[in-house]
Amino acid sequence: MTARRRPTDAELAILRVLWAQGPSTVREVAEEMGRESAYTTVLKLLQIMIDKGLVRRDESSRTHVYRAARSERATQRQLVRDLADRAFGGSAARLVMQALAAKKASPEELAEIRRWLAEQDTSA
Amino acid sequence: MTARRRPTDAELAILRVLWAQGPSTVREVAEEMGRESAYTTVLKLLQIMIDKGLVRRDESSRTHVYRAARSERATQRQLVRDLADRAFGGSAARLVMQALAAKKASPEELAEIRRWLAEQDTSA
DNA sequence: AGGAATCTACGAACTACTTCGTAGATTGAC
DNA sequence: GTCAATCTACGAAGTAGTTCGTAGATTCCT
Repeated sequence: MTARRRPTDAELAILRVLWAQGPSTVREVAEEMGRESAYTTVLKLLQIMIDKGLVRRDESSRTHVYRAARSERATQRQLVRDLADRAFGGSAARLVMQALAAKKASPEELAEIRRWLAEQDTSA
Repeated sequence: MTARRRPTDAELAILRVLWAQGPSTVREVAEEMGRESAYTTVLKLLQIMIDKGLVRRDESSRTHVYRAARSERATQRQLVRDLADRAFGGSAARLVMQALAAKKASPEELAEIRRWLAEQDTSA
């Protein structure tokens, strides 16, 4: 029954806050998101995200505390996979090359990618 | 006025056909997409995509011929950039590493990525 | 010509997403 | 106890996306 859909834009914006700050109340999330969304908008979204299984909450005190149900990494991976399927014929490698072309990566980042590739070599 | 939004799922599915087959009629697109969407659904989507500027069409014959307004590469780049912004703090490099982790790339693809990285070195 | 096939246009319904206001309960200050 | 502040729940509205049927025009076949 838990058909996995990707988080919507608004949901992802909230998840970003939860990943960055850790478990947070509605108010903490709303404050961090600036004055772009009303308090009750954030609340409503979090309630919907509970239904979808995107977040869990601690209800032991009146002010509920929310946390992301899945890690940032796992979610990123899911989003990448989804984009690869939708726009790159399922090829992560082709996605990679577009990603490298799309935004300049810093030398440090490039170095990190090379390290990663080198590891793949040895483990293969 | 042309605020650039990313193509929706249904729109992307149609663009994939247009990129693969080149300029096509509604019927050709619909056939290629299998029996998952009715003919008029594809037609309606293409009409909407005209309004959004995602496709152009040749109306010189009764049966219109549609083609993608932007190249596959340009669209992929936009999608990657968008995902990097929404889920990777704008870092394409971090997206790259998740992409590599998300799906196994073939040795050929890995080699191609290494070549690409090597080029970056010399041009830097 | 007449009927079948095919085409475009468009309305309408349905689902999903996003936003925010209001209502009612609980807590805290005095 | 009373009032203000704060919290959750939920309804409702507005927008966007998706689907498909119907209508009317054109073309094709005999």
